[in-house]
Amino acid sequence: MAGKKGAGVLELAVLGLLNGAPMHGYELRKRLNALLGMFRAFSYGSLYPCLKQLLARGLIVEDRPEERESAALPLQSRRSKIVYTLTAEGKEHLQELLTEAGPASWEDEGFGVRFAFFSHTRADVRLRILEGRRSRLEERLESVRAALARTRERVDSYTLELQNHGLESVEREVRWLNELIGRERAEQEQAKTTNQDMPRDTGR
Amino acid sequence: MAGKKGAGVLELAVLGLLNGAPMHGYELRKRLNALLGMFRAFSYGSLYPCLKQLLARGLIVEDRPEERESAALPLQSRRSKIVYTLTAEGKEHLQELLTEAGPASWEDEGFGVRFAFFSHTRADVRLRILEGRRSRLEERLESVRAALARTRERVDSYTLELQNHGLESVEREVRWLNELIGRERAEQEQAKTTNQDMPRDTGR
DNA sequence: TTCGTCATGTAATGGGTTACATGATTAC
DNA sequence: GTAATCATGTAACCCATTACATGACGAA
Repeated sequence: MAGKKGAGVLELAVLGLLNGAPMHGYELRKRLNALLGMFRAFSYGSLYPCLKQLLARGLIVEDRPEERESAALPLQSRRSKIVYTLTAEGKEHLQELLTEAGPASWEDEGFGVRFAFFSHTRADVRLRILEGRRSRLEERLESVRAALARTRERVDSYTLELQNHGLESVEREVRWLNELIGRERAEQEQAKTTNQDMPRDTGR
Repeated sequence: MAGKKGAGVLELAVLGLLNGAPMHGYELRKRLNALLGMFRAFSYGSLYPCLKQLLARGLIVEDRPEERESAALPLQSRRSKIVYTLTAEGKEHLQELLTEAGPASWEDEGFGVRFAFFSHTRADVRLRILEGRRSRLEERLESVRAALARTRERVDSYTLELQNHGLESVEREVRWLNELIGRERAEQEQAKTTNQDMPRDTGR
């Protein structure tokens, strides 16, 4: 459990959430599953080890209420909650994770998590992530369509049904991405023209 | 690598494909990725160990061309291809896998694979799988909608965008399932009335 | 006082990937 | 003869899960 490096969707998600506000583990999981419930659900069995390991790497710090034992808050929450806060190193690492492509097998799951934290992501990185996702989906579409054309008429109706449903779903997501990319580009254009009074080309 | 029990989507997929026709590993993977390319892609690093293990469990048998060495087919395919064939036990196990629910974490990935082999699946099992999938999706919809209602107006526009896209995708799949379930029911009704001249209840 | 939920954790296991290593066959 | 693809395999590791275990707290 948690050997050495341990990047992963969960790590990204935890850092991303903690970037918003300090939290304890239990709440973290709730928010996670509310945020990403459509795509996946994490369990405590993976969350707590992950937190432990992030702690060991100095990316987050913990605040255990017992440690300030003499503080004397007799009523109101003498809890064993452990609140985690993102450190500067953690923020740095989060940006790296958001930016990096990741080892290809995630890409799929990673996209949803990255997207969820777009409001904390640089505009150019956002655009790159969206375009990366789109081109991956388009590759997949092309290869599946090719496979479908090769074996046409030799597949049963259920297989065909599945292929078509899949194809349509992916096409739908591509259209969605196109819209988002369009919006992002428009915003960037707008920002560019408002940031400089003279809207002339700067290089490219 | 391939410890003891080793059920999994891959095993199901391999048995399912082999149920159609005997094949060697390489082709198996190609077909797999053509069939399920929309959802996932398996690698040789998992396929071959899986085959080995299925072999050890007696669910498939291999045909190594070297073993019939004196057969003397000088021209035409003196290959090192190893063709695997499903055994009777394998077919039995396949039916079990198609029928069983599986340990909840698959359900998601398992559905696509199960669906891909619907033409080899009993009609009542098909219906159960479709309805199971639908009710799981509906549960998810409900919980996500609840979470969305709880935190409404406190989430940024990107998160909202993601939630909505996810919601719509799942809703779309539910509609698809509804249509399929309708068709299945209609076929069952038709089969029932054609199989027996007198359409009276037989027990259940 | 018991029950549900909040809250934190550990051990064993699981199913799959990446990266590597090798060789045969086909096409040019 | 050499490059691409077909074909088979192994070792190391990865990320997360299930199942279990524990305990505090609030409400009935």
